[in-house]
Amino acid sequence: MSGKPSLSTDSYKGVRDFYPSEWARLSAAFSQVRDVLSSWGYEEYQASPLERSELYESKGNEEIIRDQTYSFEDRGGRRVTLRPEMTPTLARMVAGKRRELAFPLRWFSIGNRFRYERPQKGRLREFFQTDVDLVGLPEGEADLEIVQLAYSVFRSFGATDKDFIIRVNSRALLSAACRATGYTDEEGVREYWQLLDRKAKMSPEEFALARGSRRDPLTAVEEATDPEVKVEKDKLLKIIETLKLRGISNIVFEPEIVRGFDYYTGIVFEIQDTSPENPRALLGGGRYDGLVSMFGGDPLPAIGFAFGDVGLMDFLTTHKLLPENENTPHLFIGTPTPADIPAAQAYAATLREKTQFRTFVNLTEKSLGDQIKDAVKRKIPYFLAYGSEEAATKAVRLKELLTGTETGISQDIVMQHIYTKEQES
RNA sequence: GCGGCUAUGGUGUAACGGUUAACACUACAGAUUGUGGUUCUGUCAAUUCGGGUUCGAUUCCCGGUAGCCGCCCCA
Repeated sequence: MSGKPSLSTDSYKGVRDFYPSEWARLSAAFSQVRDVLSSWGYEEYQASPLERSELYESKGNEEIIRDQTYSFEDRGGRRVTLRPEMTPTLARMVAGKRRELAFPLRWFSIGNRFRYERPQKGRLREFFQTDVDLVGLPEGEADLEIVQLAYSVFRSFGATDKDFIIRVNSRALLSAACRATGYTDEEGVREYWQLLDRKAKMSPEEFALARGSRRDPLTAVEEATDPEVKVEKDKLLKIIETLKLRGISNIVFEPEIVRGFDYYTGIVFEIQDTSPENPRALLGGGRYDGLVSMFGGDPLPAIGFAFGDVGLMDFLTTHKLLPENENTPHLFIGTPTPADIPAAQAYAATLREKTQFRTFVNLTEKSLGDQIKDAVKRKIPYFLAYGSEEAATKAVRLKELLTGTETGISQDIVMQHIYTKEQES
C-alpha cells in the first residue's frame, strides 16, 4: 500500500467488527445463554431491526426518539426506526396474534439494538441484547420464575453468588410511597424517579437539595406506615424471602433502583457485578402489565428482563468465566502438488460426511513445509498431507501440530483418532 | 448536546523545529521442491485531515475528524 488509503478500514462510529476469534467468544456466550433459556422451556423468536417509528413514539417522550434513535424516512415516506430495544417489538408481535398464541408465553430473543448516542464505556451505538419474557401471567409465581431464570443464566457461566448481586424493587411500591408523601401529579413522580435513578452518583446533600423540601418517599418506604405502602412492601419482601429460600443468597431489597423504562408497573430488578472495576448494571428487568394493551384489547400482564453483550463479556472476563469455543478447523489437509487437490477434496468430503468435522484442503501452491507453517499460524491442531501416495495406500500420516508427534494410520480412522485425542485432553 | 485527554507502519513503542522518522512484533520472499515451530537474510509498510506560525513543521498554534474518559441521557 502506498500513499493514502482512499477508503477507511475503520468500522462506523460506535459499532464493532467481530473478527472470527472475537465472534467465536461472543457466539459461545450466546450458545450458553440459549442452552439455559431453552432448558427452561423458553422459545427463541426473531424480528427485523427495522420498525415503524410510531412503535416507540406512542410511549411518549418524543425527545428520546428524535435524538437517540436511528430514524429516517424511507422512499415511500414511512418513518422508520432501528429498534433501540426489543420489548415494544415483542408486545407488537404478541398483540398481533394474541388470539392464536398459547399463553403463558415463554419467549426470548438475541439480537442487535441501535441507539444514537455518544459512545463511551459500556455504551455503543450497536450492541447485542438478550431479551427474555414471560407473557400472560399476573404477579406471583411468574415474578419468581423470571428472577430465578436471570439468576440461572449468570450461574450457568460458572459465576458464584459472590460475583453478582440481584437488587430488587417495586414500581408499585414506589408509586404508593409517592402518593403517601404527596407526589400526586404524574410529572412530579417522574421527576422524582429520575432523581432517584441518579442518587447513587450524588452526595446525600446534593440529593436533599435536588429533592427540595418535600417529604422523601424513600422515608415512607422505610417506615411503611401508610397502609398502601405497607401492602406493597410486604409483598416485595415476601418475594425476596421466597427467592432466598429457593437458593438465591445474593438478592437484596434496594428501594432506590428505578430502571429507566416508563412501562414498568410492578417488580423491577437488576443484576450488578460485585467487582469494583465493573460497577454497571449487567441485566435489568421488571413487570410491565400495560404494554400489550397499547395495541388494543385487554391488558396482558408480562414480565421480563434483558442484558447486553458488552456488560456480560466484561463480567465474564473480570471473573475469568469466558466459555471456550473453538471455531477453528480441526484438520488442515495439505497437498504435495496442486494436482493432488481433487483427490484431497474427495477425501475431505468423506471426513465431513457423517459429522461436523471441520476440515479444509490446501488450495495454494505453497510447499508442504509452508503449508504446515500456515496450519500452525491458524492454530489448527492437526495436519496431514494427502497426495498420490496416500490415495494409493489408503494410509495417512496424521501430525499433531502441538506436540509434533506423527501417527501413521488408515485414512478411514482419522476422525475417530482425533475425537479420541480430544476426549482425553 | 457539553467538557477533559489522546492521535507516528497492520500491531506495540521511540525520536526530533533541519538530509534516508528508529526499534520490536506481524506480513511477504529466500536459505528449506513430500512434512512446521528455532535460526539467519532480505522486502513491504507510518507522522489522522485542513489551515496557521516559520527559511524549514511530524514536532508549536487553531480547527475538523476519530478514539478513550466524564457529564447529559439511558425511553
